[in-house]
Amino acid sequence: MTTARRASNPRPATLERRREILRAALEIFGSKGYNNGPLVEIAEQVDMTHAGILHHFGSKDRLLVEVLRYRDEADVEGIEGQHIPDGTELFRHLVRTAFANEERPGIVQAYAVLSAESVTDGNPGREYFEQRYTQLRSEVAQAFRVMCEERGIDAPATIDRASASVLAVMDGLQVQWLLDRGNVELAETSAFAIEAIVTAVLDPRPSPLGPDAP
Amino acid sequence: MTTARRASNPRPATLERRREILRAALEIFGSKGYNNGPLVEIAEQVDMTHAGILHHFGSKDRLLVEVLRYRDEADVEGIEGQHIPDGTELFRHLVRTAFANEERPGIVQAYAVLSAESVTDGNPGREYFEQRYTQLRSEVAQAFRVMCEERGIDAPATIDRASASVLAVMDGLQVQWLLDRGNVELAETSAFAIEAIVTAVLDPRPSPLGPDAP
DNA sequence: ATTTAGTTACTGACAGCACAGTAAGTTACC
DNA sequence: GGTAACTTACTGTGCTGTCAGTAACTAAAT
Repeated sequence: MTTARRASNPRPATLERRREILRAALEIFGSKGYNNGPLVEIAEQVDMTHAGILHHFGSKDRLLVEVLRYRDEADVEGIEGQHIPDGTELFRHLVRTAFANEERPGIVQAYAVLSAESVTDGNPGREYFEQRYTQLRSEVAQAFRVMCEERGIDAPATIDRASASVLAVMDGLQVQWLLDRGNVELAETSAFAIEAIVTAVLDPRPSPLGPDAP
Repeated sequence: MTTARRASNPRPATLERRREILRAALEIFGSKGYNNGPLVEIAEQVDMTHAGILHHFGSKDRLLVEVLRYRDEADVEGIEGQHIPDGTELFRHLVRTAFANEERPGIVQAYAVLSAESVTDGNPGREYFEQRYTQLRSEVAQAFRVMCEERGIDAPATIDRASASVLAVMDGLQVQWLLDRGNVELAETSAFAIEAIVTAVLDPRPSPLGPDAP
């Protein structure tokens, strides 16, 4: 089949070269979207022809998937000691991430654009994002459970909803922030919302909107 | 110049025809994205050639802008009596919208995809979404102020952040829901998060995450 | 009421580019 | 000398936009 470069021995410099390509691809896909981001532009950013890129990654689809995976790895390496923070620490970590993100709009945009694009027909990134959100939700849920335990309260049924909500605010704020950086404070707003949601889980109060309203 | 059809008299049936096109365009753009959604597909859905569509809208860019505007109008007409709900009623309205959205994934997807796509370079929908969010944020902020007044409390500084947060959760949840409908409850989760945020505004409590953490 | 003139709503054909992918050849490593 | 890392050159397709033409409608003139 077309499966070239399987086991074989890539040259030492090659790995770094591929990483360059992945970085460039993330930048282009981030700023122009996947469908609208041509291989040629990625190529010229690493001083290559687009055929060279296809040599390394086989197809544009596969390139996207690898870009996504690569970012994940890079992020994980960023976390000291590799350990997933637990309980309170995870939420603090999320807030810190929001602060850090204000310094890297490129990456923020890449995730915002690519995650939304992934829900479209036949998008090669869909599976990645599906799994990513599932994983993240469960990590957040776990943090909630730990916090409940620490406080000696039973884990409420709202945990799953809260977990999805926490991720949702962060993502949604990113879009608003990208559209209007002058008027949206990404980090502070994320912190506010996360605190609101965590509070609602740990210490629920009656709805200010009256009885449930479907 | 190319500015034909200026003042003159469009045929009576034409308006309805254009609306058909706008509906079809929303569907295609929604399911495949703007860049990835070809005119031909929109055309065949209304039994026309793509040239016919360009006759009506001039360019694909302009079609997108009109699609967005059209949805807005359609939504506004949907609200009984045209009045913008105030105070508590606005939040109840948002929750109801979330419930309603569960029955129309197409529209939800269109907004999710197009709003994120709009932050990319040169996207013709950008201005629309910029204005839309600005407007929505100010409506939500106004509702907060009304609620504060009703309760005889001073409007806190958190209102702007809360407003952005409310919209952000709703949007972010939509993406997660579109990716994994089996595991994300769009409406209930929106309700939960909105209540959490409203509560945090009206009746703030110390952060469960400890002192502010930048 | 019918012609006339003009406009609108298209179709069909095509220009023309942009893009992903392929195949064959070239260089340089190991 | 074999294979990895390319380039050049090319193919084929997909897509937006243009253009000329046509049929149907509308308005005014006769």
